[in-house]
Amino acid sequence: MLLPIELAILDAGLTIQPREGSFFGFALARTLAERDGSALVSHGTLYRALNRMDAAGLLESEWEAPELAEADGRPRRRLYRVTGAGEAAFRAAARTEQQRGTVTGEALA
Amino acid sequence: MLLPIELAILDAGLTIQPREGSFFGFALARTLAERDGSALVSHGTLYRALNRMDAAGLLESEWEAPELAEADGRPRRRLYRVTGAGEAAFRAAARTEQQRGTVTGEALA
DNA sequence: GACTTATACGCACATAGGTGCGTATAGTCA
DNA sequence: TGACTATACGCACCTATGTGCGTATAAGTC
Repeated sequence: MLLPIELAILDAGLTIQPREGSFFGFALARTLAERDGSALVSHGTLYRALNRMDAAGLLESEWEAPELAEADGRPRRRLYRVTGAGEAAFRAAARTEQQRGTVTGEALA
Repeated sequence: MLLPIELAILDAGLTIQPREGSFFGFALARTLAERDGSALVSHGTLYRALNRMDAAGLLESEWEAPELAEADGRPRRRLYRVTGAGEAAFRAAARTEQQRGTVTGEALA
């Protein structure tokens, strides 16, 4: 079963992905913090969840091109995309969880 | 004239450079902190000094290869080397400053 | 139902480079 | 010598990812 954090990551990821193509940990933390009013999820927990889901095949990832980070004068980002398996797992879990308000359901539209 | 920080950077840089080939800001901060007992120089001040000296031609710099940072699982480093002009400026300044104990003089050996 | 075990979590901190802002210090000029 | 200006400085914080450690919570076993 999907944990609440994993559900939230897939939810936010599937919302951002069609617009931006991919998403990364730090921005995701900001998004989740805004969504829940305050910083519900610590950075350590989020990055561990991302690695876990990457290893499990729910997400796929790659390092951003160094030139982009260099041009913006910031550290490199690790870019994530929700895989087919991730989306399937999300849709299955969201249907049962939506009534409890655990997810926004935004990505189900 | 060279500022104390700039003198310290050149001193440490010229000590490390023959061994390591180059040096970077974060390790330099550790070295200077150990040398003076405690953290005399804040990170912001150090990085600003490095940029200043880079622009002035006392140092030259390049970003580390992304693969190295990735293999070690850490952010990329900016690698600095003391230029000929930097070494000349250091030797000139160190001769007059050494009596006051401002530099270790290690790099003059 | 109690007892053990696995793991997800938050907190603190590390690694690396960098900016914004107010102050202190040094240098310049009248 | 006093006022005025430039800049170097420390402090706090930002961007981004990640680990170590102790705890809380859930799952599994007897």
